[in-house]
Amino acid sequence: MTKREARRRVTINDVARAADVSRQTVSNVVNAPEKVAPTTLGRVQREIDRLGFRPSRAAKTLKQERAGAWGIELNSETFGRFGTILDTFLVELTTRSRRHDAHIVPFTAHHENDPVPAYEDLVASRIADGFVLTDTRHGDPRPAWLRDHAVPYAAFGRIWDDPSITTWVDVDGAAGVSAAVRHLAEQGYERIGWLGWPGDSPVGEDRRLGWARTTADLGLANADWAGSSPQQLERAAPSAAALIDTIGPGGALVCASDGLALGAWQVLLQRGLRLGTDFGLVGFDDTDLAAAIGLTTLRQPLAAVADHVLRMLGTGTTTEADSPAGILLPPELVVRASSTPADDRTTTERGTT
Amino acid sequence: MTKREARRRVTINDVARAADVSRQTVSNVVNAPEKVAPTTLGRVQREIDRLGFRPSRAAKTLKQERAGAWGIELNSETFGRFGTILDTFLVELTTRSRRHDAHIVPFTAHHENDPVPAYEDLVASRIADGFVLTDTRHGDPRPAWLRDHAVPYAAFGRIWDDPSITTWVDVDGAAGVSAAVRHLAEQGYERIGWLGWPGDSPVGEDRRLGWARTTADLGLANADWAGSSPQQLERAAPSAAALIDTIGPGGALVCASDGLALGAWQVLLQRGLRLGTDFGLVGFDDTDLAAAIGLTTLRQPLAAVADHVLRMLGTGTTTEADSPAGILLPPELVVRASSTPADDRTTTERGTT
DNA sequence: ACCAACGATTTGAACGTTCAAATCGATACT
DNA sequence: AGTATCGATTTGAACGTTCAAATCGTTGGT
Repeated sequence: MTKREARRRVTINDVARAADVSRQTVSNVVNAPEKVAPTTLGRVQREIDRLGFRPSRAAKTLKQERAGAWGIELNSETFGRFGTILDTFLVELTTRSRRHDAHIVPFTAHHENDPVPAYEDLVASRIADGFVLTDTRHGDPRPAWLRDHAVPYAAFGRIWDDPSITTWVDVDGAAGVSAAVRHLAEQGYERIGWLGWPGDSPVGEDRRLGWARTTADLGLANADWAGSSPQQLERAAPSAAALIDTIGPGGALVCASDGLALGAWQVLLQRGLRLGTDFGLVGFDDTDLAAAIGLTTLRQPLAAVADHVLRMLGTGTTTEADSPAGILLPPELVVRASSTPADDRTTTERGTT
Repeated sequence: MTKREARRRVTINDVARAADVSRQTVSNVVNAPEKVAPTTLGRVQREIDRLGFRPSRAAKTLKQERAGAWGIELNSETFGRFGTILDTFLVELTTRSRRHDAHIVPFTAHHENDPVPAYEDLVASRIADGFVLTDTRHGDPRPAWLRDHAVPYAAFGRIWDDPSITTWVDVDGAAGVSAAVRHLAEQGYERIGWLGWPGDSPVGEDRRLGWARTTADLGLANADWAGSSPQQLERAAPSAAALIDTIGPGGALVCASDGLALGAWQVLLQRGLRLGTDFGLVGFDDTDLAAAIGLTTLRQPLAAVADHVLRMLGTGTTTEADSPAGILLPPELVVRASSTPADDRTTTERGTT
């Protein structure tokens, strides 16, 4: 380990001097190697490696007037909480940002009820070039503000208010739930119910429609098998109990989230019904909880979402509409014991689309 | 909303010209207001507000040779997973970093088995000035590398290998479990068991010691009441079942994590034992799951941890040992129904230290 | 009346890179 | 032979800030 006290950082000029070329040539070797003659390229590259030169991001940012970073707002309501997948999304985004020669800058809102100043701050001080939006919702002030200030962004989640905005990627909840219903029907469950969230959350409604349509297609629809409950377990259990009793053994329940499925799971345990064997259960999001209790669930393709988001940001597809709408990706059905009747039960996980 | 197409960013010179002072005075107004005469201060400040001037972080970074950012490695093994609190920690860290005029830069390892190059990368390109370490473990190569390269860092988690390093903050698991045991004893539970992780995880051992010591102090110790199990529920349930059957109704179980407690909870449901009333249960980490099932648990003081970590980084207390050891903070016991016998059961949460 | 000391402000230079334009030499075209 | 073209490389300038040193005007001491 070479230790030199307070050694100066290696700059582009050091390399230029060592390789006997100009700074610009070194810059080209790093950023546009095709412009450099092969002989020179090799020599300069060798010096870069030998000296351990790495361009200063700050200098590059200053000159180019681009930070090479995307901001993402962390909301303590939805981040780091059970049943949300934003944590995993952030990891995927972070991992993939490197290939785009960019960094991810997390931040939180300055004020409880107004997210915009935090966005403004990052743009004004040129710390982020644009943003990854999550938790898009009706009445969201952010897309309008970003558009008005010509700040690039891409959203994980549909921009519900403005169909003209196409820079979003989302997961097709309806398609996922539909796949779950078909899977349950194939496994022989006869009555397939739905446990969703109350209110008119667009995400919840999207997923519920997948259930409603597919059960109708299969000739299974029954309004009595649909219920809703808040995420809190003490309230989910009673709703789930009512549904489970109505549907009865041999039936199954698809839930809008793994958290709701946990409520149903509790009821099955209390009723002495064996998971999968006596009653089918499917959740949504593939949280660790699902793996823990052997719950069949729908896994969101977060890596793919992150890829698309970064591509949209990288190509600056903000104002231009290159596709007629955003991108909708299907989730993956992860089959576990909770949707496998005893006869052909298997302990190994398998995934299908 | 003033819209000017492709408007130039407002720089320090624009303000200087508008306020009829030099750039340096504007700089002083922003960074060292006490050096500026009150009259001038007001005038310049007014122009700053009027023009909407915000210093460019890149220019500042370039000149000062400090990025004003701390890196944090996101490890998909431990981040975004059930039972870990790193997600919440990141939110706290991000929120608090603003007061320190710094940003948090998340990143992931470049190679599966060697985290160092990713750290090297951020330092070499001057994107981060130092790091927040998490998941510190035996044989961790990072502290040594950082020390050798004089890179500042502070850890959330003890540096187990090297007692001479004091730039860490950790949560006192033993003290937390001890508080839980005392609480259970006060509530009248007579036999108090322990469900931990297998192997010699230092974190798990720390927590187990809290149980062992405190039960001994209270004259309750019994080796038969301690068991261990991996986090996976299908394996946790049998271990928990054996313990619960040994301890019997009227007893209680403290678990090394909320995940393990979930395994015990499942067993209680299957046995028809009422949570809290017939059998006490305490988890660790206060995940959303704990709130969902009414589980008493130990909440880590993540905001305080984040504060200390940032302070250590900010004051550059890396090499210097200003305190004889790192900082150990006690977790907070969050009492819920699972440790409250029926007679005085209350539905509202309360927290005690 | 001189000069030291001080507070407030300004000036010069530098941080490390990339853009745009200029230069240089060799090759190809008329 | 003259010149346009092209590829490879170099040069000048700029991005926006802060550090260190210089300047200016006042005040106070002798």
